[in-house]
Amino acid sequence: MQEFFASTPDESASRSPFRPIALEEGTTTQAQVYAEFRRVLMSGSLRPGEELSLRQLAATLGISTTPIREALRQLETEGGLEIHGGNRVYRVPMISSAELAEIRDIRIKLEGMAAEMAAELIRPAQMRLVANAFDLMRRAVEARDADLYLENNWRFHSLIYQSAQRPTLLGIIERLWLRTGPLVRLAIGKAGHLDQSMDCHEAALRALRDHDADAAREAVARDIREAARDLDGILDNTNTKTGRN
Amino acid sequence: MQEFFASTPDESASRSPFRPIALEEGTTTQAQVYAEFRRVLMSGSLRPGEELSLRQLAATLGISTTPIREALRQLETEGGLEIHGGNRVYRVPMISSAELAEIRDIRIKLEGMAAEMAAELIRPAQMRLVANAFDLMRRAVEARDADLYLENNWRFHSLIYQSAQRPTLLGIIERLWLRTGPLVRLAIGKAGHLDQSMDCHEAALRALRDHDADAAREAVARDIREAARDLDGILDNTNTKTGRN
DNA sequence: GTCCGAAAAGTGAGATCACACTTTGCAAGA
DNA sequence: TCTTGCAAAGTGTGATCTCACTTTTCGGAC
Repeated sequence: MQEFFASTPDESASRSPFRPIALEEGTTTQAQVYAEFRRVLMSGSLRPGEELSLRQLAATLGISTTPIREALRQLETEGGLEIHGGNRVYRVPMISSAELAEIRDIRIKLEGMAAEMAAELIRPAQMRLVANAFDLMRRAVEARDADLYLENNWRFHSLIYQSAQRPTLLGIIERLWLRTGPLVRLAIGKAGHLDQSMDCHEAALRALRDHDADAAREAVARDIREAARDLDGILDNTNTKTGRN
Repeated sequence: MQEFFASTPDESASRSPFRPIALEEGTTTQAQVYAEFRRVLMSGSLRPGEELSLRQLAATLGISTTPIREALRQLETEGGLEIHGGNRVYRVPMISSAELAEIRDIRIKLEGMAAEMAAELIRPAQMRLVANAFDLMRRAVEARDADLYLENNWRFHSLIYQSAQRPTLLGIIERLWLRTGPLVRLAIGKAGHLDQSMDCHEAALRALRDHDADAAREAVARDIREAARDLDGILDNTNTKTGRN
């Protein structure tokens, strides 16, 4: 199972660096491009090291480079992309072990805080959406569908944090996922990672149902801690592979 | 004293919306504009409600609108600016009472964390810089120099958080100051605010000297808590004055 | 004196182009 | 066959222009 998840995204992603956006007519283009890239980064559809070219994207999306440039610069500001090398091309950044540890600590603090509040505030309608995302994740694991898993992994967490009703807090958490998201695709290749993670998700789901703030915080914290540990072992290999200069 | 601080910035700021940037030759323009606006926002040199025009700034700085637009959009992403009204003009956002409370809680958590680490890690050379910023703040209070105070208030906190050696954490804190910075100028008009705040600063300075992590966290937390309380009383007035639509 | 409406001025957004720079690729020479 | 060097292609950046839209202004009608 792990081998499946580990191999497929690498191949498909390197071939099509970016799945075309369905541009709705009438609305602003720049905001759409930004929102779409943000979503794609957070859910882990782009691999670390992947490069993005303004002209290439402009041709794909059928718009000029201007709005794309602005969108990518915004994401660069948030750490979701970086400008790389003497050629100064945009790419998805790799992460250092130190930075991973730092983000882990912040995430435990902030996502833990959000989970606590969510446990107290969540209402049945939202609870059903969370449960639905959980079911889809479990189905994705069974069907060995990496894309489906990643999409609903982000959706699961996002729905929980939304319930805390703290937009600024949610914004910061999203910004951290922007940095961490691309790594999840690497993590799910690690043996046992998915089982561990789904354990945490199930515990979080139960805690939310029981409105148990402490349990919710702990479940989220454990998920983050274990994922960081799994990633730490992978980082050395990929850092040399996609090596920064 | 408070009256002085409260009145002058309002008048001067409305006349010259943005003090010209000294553009260094040879380096990238967009990055400079972004960095300068970021600094100006964090230190509180721009007032909430103040409007910024691309063409006007372009004329002032002697460059085209393109890099300015990108810089302002970046700041909009971070919440430091907003697009306002049907005319869609950039301006410094006002803050709601709910958002202020939210940011207060996050700041206490994150800046408290950074202060703890700083207390353990800070070295004599950095300690001298912090003490220097503190002295300048005290001198600014005596001389009733709002600009000098604001500049060194941000510098004081920034130097402390830098000592924690957590770049990502520092980035998030800066982003919160981007949102909060413009309000400090309003807060220092409140009677007793400066004395309260300088008390906290002195306590923080002492805690850092003693490498007392708990005391450092508490000093910073108290500063944030009291500033938020002072601001809360002012918000209702200014919200109706600069009112959002 | 007041009010209405059209013209003028001002706003950001997106397309296009010239520029400086780096990387790539290929051909000529050793 | 290998190396060297130059041209071609590719990169992001900033300037300029047009467009759609909103706000302001000011003159004429009532």
